[in-house]
Amino acid sequence: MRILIIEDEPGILNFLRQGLEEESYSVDTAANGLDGLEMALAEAYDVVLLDWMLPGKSGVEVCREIRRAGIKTPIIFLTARDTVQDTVFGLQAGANDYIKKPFSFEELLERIKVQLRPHSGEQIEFRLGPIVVDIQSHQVFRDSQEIKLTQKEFGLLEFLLRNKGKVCRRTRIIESVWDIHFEYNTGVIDVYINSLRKKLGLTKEEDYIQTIRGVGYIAKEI
Amino acid sequence: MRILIIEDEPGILNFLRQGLEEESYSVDTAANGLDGLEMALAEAYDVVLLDWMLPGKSGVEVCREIRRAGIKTPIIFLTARDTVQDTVFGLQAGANDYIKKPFSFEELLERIKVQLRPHSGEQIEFRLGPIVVDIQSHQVFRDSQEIKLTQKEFGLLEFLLRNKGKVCRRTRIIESVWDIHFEYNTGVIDVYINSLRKKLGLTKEEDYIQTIRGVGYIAKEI
DNA sequence: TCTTCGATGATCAGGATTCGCATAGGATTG
DNA sequence: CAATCCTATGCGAATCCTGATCATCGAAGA
Repeated sequence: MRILIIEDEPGILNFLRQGLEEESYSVDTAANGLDGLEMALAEAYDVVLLDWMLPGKSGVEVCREIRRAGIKTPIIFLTARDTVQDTVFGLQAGANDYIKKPFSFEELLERIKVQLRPHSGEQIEFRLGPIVVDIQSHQVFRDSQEIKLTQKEFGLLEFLLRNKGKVCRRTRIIESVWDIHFEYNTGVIDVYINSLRKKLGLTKEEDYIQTIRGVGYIAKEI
Repeated sequence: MRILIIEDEPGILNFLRQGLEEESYSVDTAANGLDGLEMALAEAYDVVLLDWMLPGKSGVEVCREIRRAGIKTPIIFLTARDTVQDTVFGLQAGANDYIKKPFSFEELLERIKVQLRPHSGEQIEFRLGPIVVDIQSHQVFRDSQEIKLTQKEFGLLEFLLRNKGKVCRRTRIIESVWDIHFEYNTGVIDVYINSLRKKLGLTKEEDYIQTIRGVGYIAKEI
């Protein structure tokens, strides 16, 4: 499980990082709103911990923009403020929960777990034509027949489905699925797209994964 | 600025309409979800205010369908409910903000302004008559029918639209789209303009892309 | 005002180029 | 050692550009 912490005070940041890493979460951090926003947009996190007061771009702004980008990762605000007004404001900006400082680490852990719990609203199953993808159990079915995918194949398919109906640029794919953030000049994506199409049994007539020449790929209903 | 209000209670509806018209917004209204949806799909609004509870088609459904049609107009939910669950649910359906009743008119105005703020999230959608261009996802629609463009065709169209209403000189086009910074002596632009007009289905009467003889081209509403 | 003519843009066809597909095989990981 | 991941390569097709020809516009002169 990957957690992004956006917090400017180094003390709190390190405290959180250590504690969460001990709980075997994978932690990334950002010390200001702009960096944090970029990371949240570029990577797929499971939870974002977001400080209310940040230099540059405020926490609420960051939150709002993450939501505007269509990213549904649970966001928990960390804040010293403690008024009803602010709570409402934060939640309206798209946050899922709200913890006031000082908080106990136990409480934070608990709230993170609540967000990670596959609650009703969260979509954990994607469909694409006859194909059903269960993110949580990491299984893929076609006509109730299971299809075994490798890690990377699954990651690629998941990314395409999370952006279903939108064109996924190669750079975005390589960033999100392969975690490569510099110039890439490889044909890996093609290889895996090919392998996906083969395993999923997609044909020319059933091209649920279409290629956009010069740009990338798109998963969509026909 | 045009605002669409979808709300079934006449009291609230009139209250909103009056207030917003006093602020010199142009207001259209719908009293149920189905009418509202149709209007949202037919016209280009800058903001949609959407009641959560509607007779016939619920607010969430309307929201979802507006997004499904590829329309990115900001949507603000008006609702009596006030739980975290609902907030998340509404935002997942594609809404941009969420106000709980009773709300102060001041607050609503403020939130509308936030949504109208142009630089937030960068403008990624252009319209030209019946044509909608989504820069981010690299897609072009005419009457919600997708039109497949090649890399260069898309680049040219994007450039024209970023300068919509302004004449684009050939040298500027060749610089921006083809990255050629010296003297050009080719007819590529003409070829691609031709191909664009053909693919977009533009006729003599519907010349959203006009030729300025001796200078260049211009994309504009007729 | 009309005609003519040169220049500019439109259209088309074809060859050059780029890009993605498929496959094989080597590298890596566990 | 086996599954997975990545690189390399040749092939075929989509795309891009060029150049030639046809249509159109607009200005100059009758």
